[in-house]
Amino acid sequence: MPRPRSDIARRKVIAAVTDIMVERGAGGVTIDAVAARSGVAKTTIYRHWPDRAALVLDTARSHFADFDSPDTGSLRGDLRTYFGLVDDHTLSGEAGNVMPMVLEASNRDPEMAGILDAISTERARDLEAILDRARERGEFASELDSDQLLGVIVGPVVFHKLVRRRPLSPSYVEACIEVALAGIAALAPDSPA
Amino acid sequence: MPRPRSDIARRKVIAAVTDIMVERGAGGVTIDAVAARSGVAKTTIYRHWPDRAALVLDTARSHFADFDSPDTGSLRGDLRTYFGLVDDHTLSGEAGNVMPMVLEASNRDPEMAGILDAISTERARDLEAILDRARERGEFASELDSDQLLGVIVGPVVFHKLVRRRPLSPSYVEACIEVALAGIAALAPDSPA
DNA sequence: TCCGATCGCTACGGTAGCGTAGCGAAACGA
DNA sequence: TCGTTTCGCTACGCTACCGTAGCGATCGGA
Repeated sequence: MPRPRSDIARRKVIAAVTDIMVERGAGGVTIDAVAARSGVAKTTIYRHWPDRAALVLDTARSHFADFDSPDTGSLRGDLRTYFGLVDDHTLSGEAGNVMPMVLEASNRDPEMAGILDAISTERARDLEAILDRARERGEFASELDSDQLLGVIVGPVVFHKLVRRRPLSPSYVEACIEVALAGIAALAPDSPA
Repeated sequence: MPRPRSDIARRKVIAAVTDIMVERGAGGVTIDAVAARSGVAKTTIYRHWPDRAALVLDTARSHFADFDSPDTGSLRGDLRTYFGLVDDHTLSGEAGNVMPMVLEASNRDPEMAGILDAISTERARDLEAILDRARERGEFASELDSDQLLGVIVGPVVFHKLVRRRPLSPSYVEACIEVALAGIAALAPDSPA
């Protein structure tokens, strides 16, 4: 076997791209800047990625790790944990800094839109798993479709962080959970009219 | 008085910048491209705006017109109208296409963040006016603060359009309104425990 | 009508970024 | 240890874009 391509270089480059993305936006990611910042030679970068676009996509992808859907035994407990995980893996830190860029680029880059869809789908799946378990326990019922449930439950939280750009305080998340659950319950078919 | 600066040129340039923003993103807005597309000479563009950044800011600002806060006589009617207006003036059409770019740029450009804050504040003020009138009619009560109310009511709608990038169907908006109002009512101090 | 400022056009120098070539040195697998 | 591959470095040609200068033509106000 020949000498493998250095994984250290790969990591250093992706870290540099992330930093530059945050500081200067997606448009500010130039190969020269990445090379200077990462300490990896420009030529080496081109040996790892065919061009700038691929590098940016790869970097974006790298920040949105999946997580295990929480299972604490109660719907509220699961949702609290879920929002903590979503915050960590999507809305805050590096992922949170990269997210608006992904959103913006998705409007014109199908590949970026694919990444966004993958994240969306994955997070939606996790929420559905939580709701399904709650349903089985008799803790939850609704005839809203999954798009509506997703919007009503995670919408307020994502909006607050991504659009209003305010930190997610526990009390804010708590209020969102309570309003959503109470609202859904009030609209459920067998609820008190 | 000397000859005034051509307003026609100004409009043509801003229209071109908008198109390019949508097609290629904020980074794709180059003065040469704007000149070619608008039919306005590059030199003339520089006579109107000091540099590229000012042009982009001015264009972004131009797309978010305020609107009159609706007053239909009922809370639900006001909210339905409100969401229609928000969609038209913020989430759809040209404003909707520019919005993700404003969001992304706001993370590092204070001036762009200022524009975003202005929109946010204005939209929040309109919602508060609606809620205040409903309160006076005895149609609405809540002890949630205005950030929480804003998030819970408009969060799901904005999330659906901006993050999930799905069209706002009347039935979706309707569901969001009902869940939010029911949830808020259920949490109100004098509601049935 | 006339004056002055604006307009469009062409051309320019300067900068920044792209992506590649060619080299010696270092590193890894066998 | 040996051989192969990758690495870092320098240099290169090319393109795109910036922002300005200088020109004649046009338009609008007084």
